[in-house]
Amino acid sequence: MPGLNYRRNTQQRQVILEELRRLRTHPTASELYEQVRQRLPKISLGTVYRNLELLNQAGLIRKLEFSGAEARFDGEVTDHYHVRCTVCGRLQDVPEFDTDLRRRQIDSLCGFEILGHRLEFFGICPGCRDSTGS
Amino acid sequence: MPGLNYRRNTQQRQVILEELRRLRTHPTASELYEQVRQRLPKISLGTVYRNLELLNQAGLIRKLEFSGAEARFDGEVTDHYHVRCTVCGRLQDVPEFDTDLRRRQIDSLCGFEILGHRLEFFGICPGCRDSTGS
DNA sequence: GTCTCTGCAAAGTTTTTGCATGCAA
DNA sequence: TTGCATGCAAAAACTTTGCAGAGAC
Repeated sequence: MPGLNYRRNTQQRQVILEELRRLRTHPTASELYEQVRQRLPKISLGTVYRNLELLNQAGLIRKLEFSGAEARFDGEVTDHYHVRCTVCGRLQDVPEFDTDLRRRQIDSLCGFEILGHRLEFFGICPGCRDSTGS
Repeated sequence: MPGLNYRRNTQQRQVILEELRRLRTHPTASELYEQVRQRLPKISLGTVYRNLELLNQAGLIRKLEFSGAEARFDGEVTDHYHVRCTVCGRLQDVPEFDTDLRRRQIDSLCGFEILGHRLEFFGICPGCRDSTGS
């Protein structure tokens, strides 16, 4: 799957990738759009969507579709996991968490040729636990 | 989180739950709607969405938001994992796959109170690998 | 009888797409 | 120059919501 599916290195594409890598917030497409717009005021949301899709297919970024209705994107493509708060929806990295999944080589499963895996924990974040008024 | 957030056991709610449990296909809301409509022709898609949300909050079903733009639902709530084909989008269960995550008790991580986790593998399904014309 | 839940339809949100133009190679 | 990629705007796709009436308890 990783293989270039685009031909030109446009400024838009570069800035989208740079800003996504710089942010550590797993932004949605619109959040990233707002960020990118500070450098390229004329860019359109459609272009952001198109490029995120291409960059994801090329394996340069990760599309995190498991955190709610709106997709989130991650510029960090090395293996790492996430925790999501079921109350406020906040999503953050789990640094240095080790599982046997990382050590085990899994090439096939159920007849599928396995390319990778995603692991997400869910629970209640410190902030939401403190304000247990809700 | 599991705790009844609804008061009445309507026929709609029951049929939605029954059909979701019967299907093993991880249907989308509309797919389930079509199924349920065979038994309750007058039901509306809005009702399906409302009930899936309530049943998910009550812990009776699982909402799988990680398989594409459209959410999918699973009537099986016991711990099990999924494989998704990156080519055709097909999503299926991984039966009897064992990880240390299942054996390890994880109560907290990054300050979060951990309620559970989701694990999804992705790769290429047998069908899509055979037809490598694409 | 009360009050939650439904059906319907409209609105909201997120994502995709058509087309003329711009720009990287 | 060539044709891929962009900006714009409209459309599509998915989900939520307001309201009057129906039905569970």
